[in-house]
Formats: sequence, C-alpha cells, structure tokens
Amino acid sequence: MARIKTEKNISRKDVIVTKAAILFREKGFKAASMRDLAEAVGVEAASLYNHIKSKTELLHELCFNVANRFMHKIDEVEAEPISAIEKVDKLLRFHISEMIHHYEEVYVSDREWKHLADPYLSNFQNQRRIYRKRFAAIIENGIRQKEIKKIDAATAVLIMLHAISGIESWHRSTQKISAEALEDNMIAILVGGLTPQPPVKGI
Amino acid sequence: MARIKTEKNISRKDVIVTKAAILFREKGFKAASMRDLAEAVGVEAASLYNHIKSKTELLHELCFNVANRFMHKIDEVEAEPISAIEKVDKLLRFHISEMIHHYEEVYVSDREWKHLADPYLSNFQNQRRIYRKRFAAIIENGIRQKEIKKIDAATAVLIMLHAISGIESWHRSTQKISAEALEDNMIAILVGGLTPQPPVKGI
DNA sequence: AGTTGTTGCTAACACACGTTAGCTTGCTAT
DNA sequence: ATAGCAAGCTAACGTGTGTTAGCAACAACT
Repeated sequence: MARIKTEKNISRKDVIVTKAAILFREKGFKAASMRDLAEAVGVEAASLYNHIKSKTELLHELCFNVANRFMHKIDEVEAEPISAIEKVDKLLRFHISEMIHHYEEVYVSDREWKHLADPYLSNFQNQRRIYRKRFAAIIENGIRQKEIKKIDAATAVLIMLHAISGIESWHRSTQKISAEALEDNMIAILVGGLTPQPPVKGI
Repeated sequence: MARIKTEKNISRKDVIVTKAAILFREKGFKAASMRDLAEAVGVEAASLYNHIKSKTELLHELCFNVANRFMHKIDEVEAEPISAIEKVDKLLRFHISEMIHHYEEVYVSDREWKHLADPYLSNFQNQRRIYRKRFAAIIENGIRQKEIKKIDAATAVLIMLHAISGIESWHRSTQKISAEALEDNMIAILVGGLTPQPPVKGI
C-alpha cells in the first residue's frame, strides 16, 4: 500500500493540489487526467477522491489561491503613501515574484480559468476585472500627477500583466540570467521603455 | 441534407478550419469536440472527415499558417535598410495587426500549440525559437548602435510578444478605444515606457 | 488487544470522445 | 438520361474519462 508522503503541516490534499498544478501546467486542465494525477501522486485514481471532491475543485483551489494573493497585495499597495510610479513598481515586482516563486499555480490560474464551472467562473472573472480597474486607477492617478505620460491606462495594464506572464518562457528555458537581473530588466523595459532616457527626478 | 455553404474560392476545408479556430479559442483544443465543430459548421461529425484527416490536422493548419506569416514578415523587415528601432516598430505593428485581423488563428496558435503531435510539435517550437532569436538580434544590434538602451534582448522580446498577446482581452472587451489608437498606445508604452521623456532624435 | 477513523485498493459505471465503414443523396458533365 | 464524383448521413467501434461503491489495510488511542 502506497500512502501519500506527508510532512508536518502539509495535508494530503495540499500534496494533491500541488501536483495538480504541475500537471495542469504541463498538459492543460482538460488534457490532464485524474489517472495522470494519481500516478504523479503515487496512488490509484480513485484514492484521490478521499481527499478532494472533484477535478474542478482542484482548479478552483488553484485559481482562487492566486487571485486572493493579488487582491491582498493591491489592498496593501493602494494604502501606502507613495507615488503612482512607485505603486506600479511594487505591483510589477510582486507579479514577477509570484510568477517565479509560485510559477505553476500562477500559470494555471492565468491560462486555465476558462474551465471553471459557473458560480466560480463569474466570481473569478469579476475579481480579475476589478483588479485591473484598480491597477488602471493607479496609473490614471499617475497621469494626473504628471508622473506618467498620457496613455490609455487600461491598455497599459493589459500590456504589463501579459508581459510578465511571458516569464513562463524564461522559466522553462536555460535560466541564463538570474531572477534579480530579470526583475530589474523587466521593470526597466516596462517602466522606462526601450529607448534611452535621462533619469526622471523623484523615482 | 445540409451542405456546407461555399462561396467562390473558399473550399469546404477552409470553412471548417475557420470555424475550428473560433471553437478552439473559445473552449481550448482539448475541450472542443468534433461534434461541437460539426454543429458550428452545420453538419454531422462524421461528415467532417470527408474534408480533413484528423482533429490535429486542424491545429497544424492553424499554427503553421500563423508561424509562416510571421516568418515571412521578419525576412522582409530584416532586409530593409532602416534603424533597429524602426525594425522593432514594424514588427510590433505587424504583431498587433495580426492579432486584430486574424485574432482567432493567432490566439489558438499562441495558446494551443502544446497539443500538436510530435513531428509538428518540434518543428513549431523550432520556428518559434528561431523567430525570437532573430528578433533579439535586431534589438542587440540596436543596443550596439546606442539606439536602444542596455537591456537583456531576449527578455525584451518575450515581454513585447506577450504584451501584444494581451490584446486578446481588449478584443473581447467593449472596444473602448479604436484599433489605431490601441496600436499607437502599445508602441508608445513598449518602446517609450511609462515615464515621460523627451523625443529622441532620429526616430 | 480492540476500536475507530483515515486512506488506500479493485472493479465498475456511464458517458463522451475521435474516428471508420458503408450507404445515400445531390451536382455536373458527358 | 446517366455515370461519376463530391459530400452528406446513420451506426458503430474502441478507448479514455471522471467518478462511485464496497472492501481492505494501516495508524492512533483507549
């Protein structure tokens, strides 16, 4: 009999959820089967159901874990008495850090949320929309304060968020540059653009 | 009997491929069934096989259509006697335009290529890698010419390509801003960054 | 030692999937 | 008119899916 390994404070369910994240990222939610997951966990497929209610529950778990972390962060950042550019900087660095340290979860939440079932689906989409609105509001504030140039804030948010999800390819690749170098590069490009420019005062 | 509508120069197969792109985008390749596709086309599932060899063939078709268009474009742009920044600008505008005018195809090619079968899979991944290398080379050239600031070129490419794939959300949303405005905004942000800067000579 | 709850197993279900076989219908050109 | 091809149909196949039922082994505590 092959019991799931369990260290302190890590429930069997957590092990399954973690393995599910890896699998869902590799193959996609639909293509990853419960039998695949069972094999990854080291158990028969039916045994999984002693710990989880359904395959979709795994997706809920993953998606809302990620969404909640981002929501808490933007709560925190919004409340700080710093400039708009600094807020953007903090959020971007948080996104990058999440992408690096919770790669599988974030990736799955980003690409597979479509397969959520409907009470959860609408909920997730709502949270996403609200998050983007709040991020855009920060940028609009920055524009009003003339810290940020006049651009469409919503577009800027989309660009930045999707740009960061591009680290996926970096992560998978041969990790030529370090995480810190990557982070600084990304911020430099996203905030500063490609073309050279003199440093702007107050940053 | 429900024949597939056919206008001049549009084969039955083309109709199927087009509908497949829409379906694969909506539900994902794995989740979209041949019976779904058949219904979208207005025909029974088995009838599709008079025109196509397999479900995967549809994915091949879509992915390589897109890949080929990008390859031809970068051939063209590389050959032009213009500055690196102008080359980047042209490529970005092409990406945006492709995303807008061949939305479904580009989206599917971007997100669902993982489900290609293996002679095609490696081929596609190769083309992708080569494309990115060539794009990065343009940027590195620009850095050497001091048109572009010192950043990691590979990271810059990933950022820009993924940023553009973010238009997906714009496309789906209420189209608040026009396509041209969107394009200019994106270029402004990606090339120029968020912070205000004086215009750089020679652009 | 025995009881109890947890976690595993095997077997099986009902269903959805991609695909094939074989036949029929309709269009086009002789 | 009719032959021949294009394109549709129904029926069915094998396989893989998520999930359930029922039972067996283990761990912990009395």
